Parts: sequence; C-alpha cells; structure tokens
Amino acid sequence: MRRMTARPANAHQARLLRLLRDGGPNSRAQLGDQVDLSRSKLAVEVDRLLETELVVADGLAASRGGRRSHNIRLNPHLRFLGVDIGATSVDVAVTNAELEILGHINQPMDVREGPVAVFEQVLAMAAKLRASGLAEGFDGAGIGVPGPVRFPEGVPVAPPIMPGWDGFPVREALSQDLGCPVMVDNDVNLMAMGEQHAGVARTVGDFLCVKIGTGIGCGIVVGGEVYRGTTGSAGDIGHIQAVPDGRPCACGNRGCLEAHFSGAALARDATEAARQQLSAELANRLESNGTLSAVDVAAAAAAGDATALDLIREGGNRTGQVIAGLVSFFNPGLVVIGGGVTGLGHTLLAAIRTQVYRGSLPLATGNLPIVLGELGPTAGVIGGARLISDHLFSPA
Amino acid sequence: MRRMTARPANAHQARLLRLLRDGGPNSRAQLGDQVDLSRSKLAVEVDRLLETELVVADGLAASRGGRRSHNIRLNPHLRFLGVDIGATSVDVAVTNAELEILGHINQPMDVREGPVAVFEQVLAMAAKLRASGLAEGFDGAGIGVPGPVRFPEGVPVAPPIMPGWDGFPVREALSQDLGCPVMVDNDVNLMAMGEQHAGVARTVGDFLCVKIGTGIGCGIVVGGEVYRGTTGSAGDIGHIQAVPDGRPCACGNRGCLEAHFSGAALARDATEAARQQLSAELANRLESNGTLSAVDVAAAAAAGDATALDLIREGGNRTGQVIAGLVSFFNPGLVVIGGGVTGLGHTLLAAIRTQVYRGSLPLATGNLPIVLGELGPTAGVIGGARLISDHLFSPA
DNA sequence: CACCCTTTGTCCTGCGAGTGGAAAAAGTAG
DNA sequence: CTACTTTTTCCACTCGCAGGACAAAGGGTG
Repeated sequence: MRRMTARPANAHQARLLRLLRDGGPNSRAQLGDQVDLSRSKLAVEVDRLLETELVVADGLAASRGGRRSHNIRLNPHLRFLGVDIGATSVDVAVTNAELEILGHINQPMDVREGPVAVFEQVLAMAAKLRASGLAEGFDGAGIGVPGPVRFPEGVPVAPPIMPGWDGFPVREALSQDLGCPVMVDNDVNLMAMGEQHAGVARTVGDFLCVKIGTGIGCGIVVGGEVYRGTTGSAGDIGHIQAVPDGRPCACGNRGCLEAHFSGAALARDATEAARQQLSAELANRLESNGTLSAVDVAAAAAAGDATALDLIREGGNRTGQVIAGLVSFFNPGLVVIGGGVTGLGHTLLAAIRTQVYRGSLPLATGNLPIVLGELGPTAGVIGGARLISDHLFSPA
Repeated sequence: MRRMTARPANAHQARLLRLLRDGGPNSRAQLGDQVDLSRSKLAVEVDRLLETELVVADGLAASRGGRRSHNIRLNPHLRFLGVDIGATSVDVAVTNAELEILGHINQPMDVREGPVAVFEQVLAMAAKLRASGLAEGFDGAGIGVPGPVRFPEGVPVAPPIMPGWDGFPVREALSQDLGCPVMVDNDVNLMAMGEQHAGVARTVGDFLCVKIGTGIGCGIVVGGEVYRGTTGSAGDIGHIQAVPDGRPCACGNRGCLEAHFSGAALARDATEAARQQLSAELANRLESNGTLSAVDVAAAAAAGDATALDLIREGGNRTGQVIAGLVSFFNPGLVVIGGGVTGLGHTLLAAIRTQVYRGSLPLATGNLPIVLGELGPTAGVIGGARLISDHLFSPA
C-alpha cells in the first residue's frame, strides 16, 4: 500500500492531528471546543486534512441531545514503528496513529555487536511484524539508543557502552532501509515520552524519568518538552559521583552511581555475595544458571532473601541520594522510576523515597510523587512512536 | 511626568520593542532585516508604537550609501527599577528602557528585619534616585529576593533565610507603593537574566548561573528562558549533600553544600582558623574588625595567606563536585559563577574547574566554559530591569 | 405525529492583516 | 548635474478568518 507522505500544512492542522492522536476519534464540534478556532476555519482545515487522507471520516457519534456528529479520526492504516535498543536486548513494536501497540517483539541482543548487526536484526523484526499482517508498511519510526545522541542529525556521539556506534548515521541509514522518516533519541528520553503520553506523567509538565537498566540515565521534561542539553548528553546521571573514593568505574573516575548500582553492578554484587556464601538463595541460582542477573536478585528478594534485599536497599539509597540532589536542583512535579530493574519493585522505591524525602527541602518534596513507571517495557517503544509522530504531526 | 502605561498590542510590536531594547536605536530598515515582515506591515506597527509613545523618532542615522534612515528608539523617558535584596544588603538601580544603569545605590541591610522594614528602605532608596533627577517616576520594577518565589503571584514561599517573608504579597504591595507594574523573582534568577542580557551569557541558550553569597543558589536557563520548577524552588542547590555525614546545617540535614561553603560558612571557618592561630593574617584582621567576612578571606588570599587559600580551595572543591553532578545532569553550554564571593576570584574558579572537568564526562565538559560573571553587583539589578521589561514588552 | 428545542455542520459576507510592486524622497559618488 | 543606492511611503490586491444566518438532524413532550 502507498504510504502516507502528507504533512500538516500549518500549525492548526498539526494541532488537530495531535488532538486526534491523543484523544482518539472526535467530532468537529469537540475539536472546536479544544482549539479556539471559528467553526468555519476549523471546517476548512479538517476538509484539507481529509483530502490528504491523514484523517478519515469515521461514522456518526452518539447524540448529545441534538444532531449527531460525524466523527473524524486519524487514518487507521497509518503505522508507526517504535524501536528501543537496550544494552542487552531490542524491543520493536508497531502502533497505529493513536500510538496504541498492535504488535510487540522483544529479542535479546548485544549492542556491542555494532550498528550493522543490530539493525539487521531490527529490520528482520520489523519485517516479521509486517508479515504478520499488522502493517503494510511504516509511515515513520522512532529509535532509541542507549547513549547520547546529536538529536537534529540522529547520530550517536561518544556513547560509552556502544563502541562502534560513534558517529554512525542511524537516522539516515534506517530511513533508507525502512523507506520512511526516522527520528533517533536517547532511550531514556523515549521512556520519558512514553510515560508522558500513555503512562504516569500524562498531566505533568516538568518531570524526571530515571531509568535503571544496564546503566542509569534520566529523562528530563521541561514544560512538556524533552530537554536534551547542549550536546545531547543531558540526563547522563550514571557518572555522577555517589560515593567519594568509591569503586572504580569504566569512565575512569571513582564512585560513579553506575559503578555502585545498576543492572550490571547489581549482578556483579550478587555474584560476589553468592560466592562468599552470604546467601543460599543466590548461591543456588548461581549454581543452576552459571551467572546471576538483576532478575535473579529480584526473585531472591521476592523470596525474602535478606542479602538480596540489602543489595537493593543499598542501591536504592545511593540512587536516592543522587535523585535528592536532582530534585533540589530541578524541582520537578513528578519522578518516575523505570527500566529493567523495576522488578525490584517497592523495596527499591521505598529506599529511593526515603533518601529523597530526607535529603531535599520540603518545598521541593512536599507534593512530589515518586512512582514506578506504569508502562514497563512498552514505555520505550511508545515513546519512539510518539517521537516520530510529534515530528510528522508538525508543520513541514 | 505621566508614566507610560501602554503595552504592545501584538506579538510583532513586542518583538520590535525587545529588539530596540537589546540593540538600541535602529532604523526601520534595520528592524526589517531582523523581523521578517514586509516593509509596509513594519511601517504600520512602528507608527502605532510611535502613537503609544513607547518609542520615539531619534533623528537621522549615518548614510549607508543612499538615503539616510530615520532612527527609532525606545522612549528615553522610560525608567525601570531593579531591586536586588540580598541577605545582608540591598541594591537598587534605575535603568533606561535599554536597561543601561543610570544610577545605582547599595546599602547594608538585614533581610531578617522583615518585609515592612526592608521595603521602607527600598522605597527610600528609590526616592533618592528619583530625587537626584535620574527619573521622574518608574514604569516598572523587578525585585529579587533571596529565596523561593511563587512566580505568577510574586510571593515568597517558605524562604529559609527570610523568616517573616513567607506569603508576604511583595508584588502587590510594591506595585501599590511604587505605582507601577512589579515582578518578583528569586535573586539568583535575576542574576542569570542579568548575565544573559548584558554579561557573559549573551549568546548561550542553556546555561547555569551559580551564585555564591550568604547562601548558594543556581539560576537555570533553558532555551533562553529561566526555569523556575514546579513550586519555584528550582536551583536551590545549597542543600544538596556535598559531604556525607558532614556538618549540621540549619535545614536539619548534615553535609549540605551551604554548610560547608558559602559566604557565611567561609566567615565562620576563617574566624575559627584565626582563633586557632593558623593564620596570622586572618588573626590580625579579626583583631582589628572584631569579626571576619568573606571579604577578609579574599584579602588574605590576595596577600598570599596559605590558610585563606586553603579555605577557598576546599570550598571550591566542594562546590565543584556539586556542579560536576549538575553538569552531567543538565549538560549546559556555559556555567557562570557569581555572587558576593567572586572576590575570591581565580583561586575559587580554578578549584571549581578542576572538579568539574574531572568529575563529568568529556561529552558534557568538552566545550564547556566555566567563567566568572562579568557584571558583579549589577547583574541582579540589570536582571530585575530585564524581568519587568520582558513582562511589559509582551502582548497585553 | 406535530411541535419545539438543541446540537451540528455549511454557507456567505465583510473586515483586517499582510504582501509586493511602484514611486517618491533623500542621499552619495563622480 | 547625472547615475546609482538606500530608505520610506503609498496603493492595490490577496487571503485568512471571524461570526452570523441558515439548513440539517436529532431528542423530548404532549
């Protein structure tokens, strides 16, 4: 099928497209209530959007006491691709124009294999989703990578955990291969956009989204917009010093947060504890699997293992101390905790909360919710779809 | 004289007013080069501004090879008042519409005397400036106070060092007394706006402005706009933990940055060192003055006193460590150091730079200037004028 | 089923913003 | 004085858009 290449011609049309994306099908009258345009103007713009086939008529809505309205909705054939490349696995999902997930695949993968190998796999996953009948093609794709990105060009810059990706033209290459517009961003920013669109952060303008996975990063949203910093490395909190003269970190410093708590650090600590026979539970798991991961720690903690709980609490304390500083500095309206280690659940959350509420002033914490992300592994891919739809639904 | 009460009628006029404010007198042709409007439209808007008397004709400019242009400038009778209330002194200045300082008074004063006493003094200072012929009245005033402010209402909220100010309707009260529009903000934000308008930050969109005075605060500028946080306490970095289990702080925690380094902490440390006879220089000064302040430490350091230099270096290191974390998080394009202790000069700056360049990743620090503010005590009052002019030069 | 009210959608007119060309005004250079 | 520049004004024309009038389509009531 022919893909939609049209773009909104002006800010009004862009506004309408986003309203339809976020609010689903709507009548002209309902749209009019939200955009502060005259009925005539609105009708003109809607008609033009109908001509571009970006939106379609969608039958009659229920009556609100008078004439029934004709619903308008985004073209149901539109498809966005959300790709979330993590350090150890890839998520790929297809969404419709309302950013609802129609299909989602997750596969383990090592990002260190380099961009060529990774994208081969991503393209195969996308092809699989297409083959299963969920999409006839893609109208846009949003890609998240686990490292800093020069956003306008869509190119990773100096990514610590992704050797071989530095300067690789992700946006251009994928745009070629997929035959559609592509936007690239840090995976943490994608998670933030996901939670903003469909998760806990729907109503908040300024918030932080801390992702604890293999590494630790933080999405920063200011006035509803992701803030990326001067060189695209904003939110890179994994290498903030959490422990003076602490453990050596891969970055060359000592005591970085990431060296003391992250998926990787947790696995290492758990293995150590198991070897020292501090925990029978962990030792058993190490024996049967050969290695330990954050998932094992989570399971052990769920089973009541004291060592595992201690590890989580200590990590949560470290993380919480850093977040407390960020809360003082940034004064957000919400802090979201997400990423692979959310399986650690409320033990982790409680430790973080304790440190933040203790370490920041009441004015900043007084009305500050600190919550787990509610989208889990789908936050990234929804964020990807959101990223590209924001791009496509803006004036050309 | 009758005050100007007119406001720009639309965004074009507001744009023009700001161009004239920031760029001084300009011809219609020069303005046209900057605003992307047709000559006709521009002429219409300029004529309307002339009618409001916000701008006036200002003679002929030099020829650029053809017909000489008629210059347009902001009304030279416009006067803004910038007020910077510090913990121990007040600065009041009058500026013209181009935000050039025409007169500036500084007086020692203790904010703890409460808003009524302080504003009495501020009004007296303003009256003095007016009486000296610099102004016949004020068209607007921007006030900075050393604590968090609920910005839209212009009311201090829970200010730690200003008991008695909590909830005092600063904006409303001063607006009454001065008979002109008033905006109120945190003093650190004012300093940031000052450096942005006339100082080192003129060309930078995202930067941090760290003010080390009696306390420590940080102005955050995102995309050219001051970011104030959800409750107005963004940038409150004085109570970030800098030293685990460090000194007790007035806020109830331990190890806050402010407890280890600030004007107040430095004075205390210097007094301590003098009492213990660690430094003859400081002991002498203590003897002759009865007390020691940051200024004494600066003088001692300038004279080569090792103890004073050590105190500064250690404080700079603490501060630098905190800033390093903020740089990782925020990835600014510039860091400005200002406030009362800038007298400590390059010793302080060197210590901060060392810590930041060591403690943050190269991607964030690679092209990051860390500099002293260039406006000194005038940054705050210029920022105040800028604040109110931004308000007045926006569509009503 | 007739009647009245409400809501939705379309049509039309008129205003005002804004563009772009042409000409006038006011210089400079030679 | 002439040729060329630059600035400013003037004018005709287009287009976006608001807002009222009107038609269409429904519900509720007697």
